[in-house]
Amino acid sequence: MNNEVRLKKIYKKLFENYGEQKWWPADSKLECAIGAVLTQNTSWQNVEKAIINIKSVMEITVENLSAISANELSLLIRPSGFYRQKAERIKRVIEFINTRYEGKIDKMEDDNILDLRRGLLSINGIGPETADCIVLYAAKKPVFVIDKYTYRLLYRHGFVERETSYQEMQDLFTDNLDNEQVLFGEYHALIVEVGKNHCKKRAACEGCPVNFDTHKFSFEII
DNA sequence: GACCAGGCACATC
DNA sequence: GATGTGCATGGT
Repeated sequence: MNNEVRLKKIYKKLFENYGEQKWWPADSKLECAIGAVLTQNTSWQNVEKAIINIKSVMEITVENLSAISANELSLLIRPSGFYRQKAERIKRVIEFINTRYEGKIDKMEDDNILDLRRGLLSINGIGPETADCIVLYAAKKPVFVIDKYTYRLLYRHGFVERETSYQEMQDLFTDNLDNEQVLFGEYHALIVEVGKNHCKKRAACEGCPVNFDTHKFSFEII
């Protein structure tokens, strides 16, 4: 079975098991972008606490986040961890929206997909995964997001070697699937869902410590 | 108390 | 280019 058939089969199976995810879990595009930074190497549970804290003192708008100092912001997002550098990173994203899109995040959608991605990657603290989350879920453009769960899925099922690159994994999806924003968004969301779901059960997973070499998902694919 | 979580940048060799 | 380290809170 070739990669195209296998990847499509995996999607079908995930969708049947978990249903439509309708990501990203946020009330607005800006909240999505902020969440993308906050979730860097952090559980979503902790990100939610940070977002609730921000919302408790202000509405999440470009204006409000421009006005607040990095130091004040850092105190609000403490539960997400790495809070000092994440506050700086969020401020840089806001600055990017201000200078490039006149403070209007909706204008990101008018930008060329590659230019937008390059622009985001030029921001200190925004790497490929964070940039792609923003491009896909905030700007609604078709790029495939690669994260740790995706890597595990691909590695465990023999699509890639242990040493691989973001680009290689991204190409695997984009070369074999229709170039559709909704599909890419759902697929990535489903991979995260099954990954998180399995991790909750890890204590009960005999001989399967959470480890890149042995981590398995809780259901059989193909 | 150890290990993990939806990364990224930077120092050093 | 590869390898190691700092960033930090909260759940299991």
